[in-house]
Amino acid sequence: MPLRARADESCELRKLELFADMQDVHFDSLMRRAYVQNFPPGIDLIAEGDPSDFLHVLLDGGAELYATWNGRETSMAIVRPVSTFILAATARDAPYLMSARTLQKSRIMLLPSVDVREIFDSDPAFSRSIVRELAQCYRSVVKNTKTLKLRTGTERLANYLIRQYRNAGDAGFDLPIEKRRLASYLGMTPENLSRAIKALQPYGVTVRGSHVEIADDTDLSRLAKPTELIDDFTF
Amino acid sequence: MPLRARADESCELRKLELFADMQDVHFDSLMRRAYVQNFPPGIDLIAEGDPSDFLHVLLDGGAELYATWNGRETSMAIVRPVSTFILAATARDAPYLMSARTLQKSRIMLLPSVDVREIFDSDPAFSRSIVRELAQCYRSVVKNTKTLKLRTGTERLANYLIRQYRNAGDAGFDLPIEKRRLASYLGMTPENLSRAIKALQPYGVTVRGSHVEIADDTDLSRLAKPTELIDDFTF
DNA sequence: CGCGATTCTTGACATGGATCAAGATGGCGC
DNA sequence: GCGCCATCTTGATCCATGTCAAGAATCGCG
Repeated sequence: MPLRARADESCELRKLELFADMQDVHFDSLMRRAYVQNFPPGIDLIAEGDPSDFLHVLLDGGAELYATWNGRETSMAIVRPVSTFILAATARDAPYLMSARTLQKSRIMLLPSVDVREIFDSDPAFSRSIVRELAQCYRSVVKNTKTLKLRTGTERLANYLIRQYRNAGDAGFDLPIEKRRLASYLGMTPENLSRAIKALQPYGVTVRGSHVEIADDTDLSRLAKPTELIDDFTF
Repeated sequence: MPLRARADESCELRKLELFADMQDVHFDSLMRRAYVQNFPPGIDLIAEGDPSDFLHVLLDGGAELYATWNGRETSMAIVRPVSTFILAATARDAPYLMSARTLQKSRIMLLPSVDVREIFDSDPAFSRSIVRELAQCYRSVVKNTKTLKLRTGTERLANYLIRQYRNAGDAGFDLPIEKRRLASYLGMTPENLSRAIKALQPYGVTVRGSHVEIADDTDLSRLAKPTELIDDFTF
């Protein structure tokens, strides 16, 4: 059952770069037309090809963007709160290129795309924020293409682990998603992810279940060769 | 030797969606600070990692965007006139993620990034155009990722050929770039591109040199399974 | 807690694609 | 038009990765 946005949810949204600079009157009118809905895990939120009726904002939980073709499926991105997804489709009033499903119990805000576009036409600060956001998204996908085309599976895993490791701060962290999804995201099969993990053991990587320990960053980095021009994006 | 933009060059630019709607005064001021330069083939225009000092506009010729890592190189996109490239880096004032080189003798307009950003802050119509352009770019890269992760090399080639075929209109067309670059763009080696071409012969594809003939679109389409959600982008 | 379903791992094998090497083709400048 | 150089093709081989199958570990749920 869709519900109106609560005040605290609006506040959280307002902190996002995308909505921080827009005029109060526009933000309020957007919030008045927004819905908030709770979903259980594993629910399909949108399907590729559908018209982009709503800009989605993940308030809580987790979601996966994925794509399919000819019976095959691949994980394109993982969305963590608080962030929007499918902004480009909304901006262009074009069909979704990716499907989305919840990974956990999730709270999602739905902003009607027509309202977003209307306000983006009349609020220069908002359209500037959208530019920054879209440019960011674009650069993330380019980086992802670079890792896919220039690195082997094991190298992609190594760099992924280093990113997680540096985000976490100290020695150990947990994989934020199931291994089969991670494998798909990294462009390999679950079987090959298992083998790639083993191949990284000599570099000080220990994985037990979803817990990862990295003994020494420098050893792994010699293999992974992370660079700001590919690896500085989150997730 | 950099030259000021000529009037006819400005006119051509003005026809681009990106610059069509901006205010005259802003467009004129952008043109006054623009340079036009001619380059021979094979010249490096920008290198990944460099600060994005200029928004580039290809007026004539052809350019390749490519990326490197650890001694490997891959072709990311081919730019045809008249179009801009590296808009996202300019928008975010961030380093280039890709390098660019000329493929043919090319005429290129250089718009100082600071000026582009300044005008994008003060001209709502321009920033709306940038939103549309960036959303388009984003969607192109997402489509490219989908084809890379969901299709085999031969399938990618088949869909590429169908796109070219439908752009050209009738039976025959010429490959717009060397095969080795096409191979890299499609994510394979030149050797494998040769073999993939042979594998498509039974589907009515004939390639002699750079000339391609496709006997019957339907036969090839049964293999390629093109879809608007991956294949409608140009190049 | 225990059972069933899913996910994960491992091994054996198949295959797509890369690499290496050599020869054919083609474009370009003299 | 000839010769040179780069590109392209082809075949042989190798390697990375996908597939299939079976067993182990894990998770969710009653």
